Amino acid sequence: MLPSVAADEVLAQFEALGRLRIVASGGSIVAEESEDTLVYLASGAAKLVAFASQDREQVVAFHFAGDLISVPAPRAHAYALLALRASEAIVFPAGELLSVAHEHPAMMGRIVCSAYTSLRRSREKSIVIGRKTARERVACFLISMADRIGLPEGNRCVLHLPMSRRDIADSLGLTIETISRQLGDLRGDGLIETAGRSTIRLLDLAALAACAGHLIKQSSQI
Amino acid sequence: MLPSVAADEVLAQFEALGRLRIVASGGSIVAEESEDTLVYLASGAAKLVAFASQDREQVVAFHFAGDLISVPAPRAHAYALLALRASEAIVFPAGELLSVAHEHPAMMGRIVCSAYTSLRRSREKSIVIGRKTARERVACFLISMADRIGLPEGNRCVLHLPMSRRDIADSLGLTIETISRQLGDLRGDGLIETAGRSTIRLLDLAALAACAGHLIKQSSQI
DNA sequence: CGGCGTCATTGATCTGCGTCAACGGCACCG
DNA sequence: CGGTGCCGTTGACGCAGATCAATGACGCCG
Repeated sequence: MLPSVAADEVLAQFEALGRLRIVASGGSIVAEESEDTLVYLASGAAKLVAFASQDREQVVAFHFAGDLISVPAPRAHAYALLALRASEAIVFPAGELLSVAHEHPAMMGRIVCSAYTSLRRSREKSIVIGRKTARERVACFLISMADRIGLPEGNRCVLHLPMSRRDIADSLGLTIETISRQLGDLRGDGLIETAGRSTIRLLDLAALAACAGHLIKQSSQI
Repeated sequence: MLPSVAADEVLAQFEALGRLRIVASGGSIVAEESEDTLVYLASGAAKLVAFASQDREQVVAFHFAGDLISVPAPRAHAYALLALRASEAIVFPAGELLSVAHEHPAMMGRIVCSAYTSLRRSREKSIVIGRKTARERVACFLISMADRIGLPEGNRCVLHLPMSRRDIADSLGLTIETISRQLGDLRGDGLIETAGRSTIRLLDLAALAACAGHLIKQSSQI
């Protein structure tokens, strides 16, 4: 939609506006802020979580290096951005960054682009958890991760997932047991291989997309 | 976050960029566009739907007069924006509107603001359909609608819903039967009254927010 | 105002996933 | 290199909500 490479350099110039935070794996990048916050994730990986009710935690989105992340102030639910691995982030008050960005078209373009990308992903997640079976959800998750952090390997793809089964479950509205069973089924059907806790090799992307209920194979552009 | 009244006037000036569409209830405002589209809904009400798999339709969002709506091009799923009642809309190709808006800060501000509002709502929906029981989902839906189209009536609130039970069900990831039963239960508990097919009176917003699992009563500010 | 079609409600039964429980294994640390 | 603890896997069972089915009523239009 808009070029982002040059704009990321522009964004780096704004470091003075925000706080640089270096966070260890499992640590909190943003939590309990009373105002909307924008976070530029320079390196690492993170999950945006919301506290739904009592002991239930919903993973709203996963984010990776280069992402510009909007963390809402508490309203109906409270949010936190947590590091999945050691990460570097620049944290901005949303209002300040937006008012400054008004003077810098490239910056504003980058912000709008990231907002629409997040919106599109959030909607896809709504579709997935609103109308799909456990198997479809897991397949959608794998394809989405392949699209974002997959290492191509011929017409296959290798994933090194930074998140635990619990994170996946909390993202898909399922339980860890169901995730485990579905991955087992997919392995039994020859669609994936697993190695260790975090490596998954996707053996047949087309078949996976089919059982995800996708119209077309997810494109790898932006 | 940003003033929107003046910006809506600015937006109206852009009519020449887009197509004005007057659509009857049940008609299609946008469907099968091959490019991302932005729609300014001048009057009426609409649902953004996605086709999940076979016969399953997911309502991604409800929109009302004054909303600026992003309709994505088909990717993993196909989207359509359908009128819930007679509506007037201005339909823009997203790329064109954004490039023009780069020259008009007020316009860009309005676009960013609407994008973040849609993102926040989409995330709330993910939380609701990912981690909540049927009763919580229905309570969340009622509170959300009260916030957007409710008519205050003392400390109560009256809703005239433009969408059918099927639309509500497809929005919450439930079935029409479950919606009906949950509304019946809420009526039995004295939290709501219903009159006709589309009128619901919320008798106790605080109790409803509690059973929605909300931290705080939803504020009515944009 | 009356007839008809669509939509909503209510009931009975079924099932996918959650819950509870026990086991297994990878990884980390001493 | 062996112990320990967390994380993941696997199995048994129960339940919330889906599905199937039938009735009821709202609202539209002649």
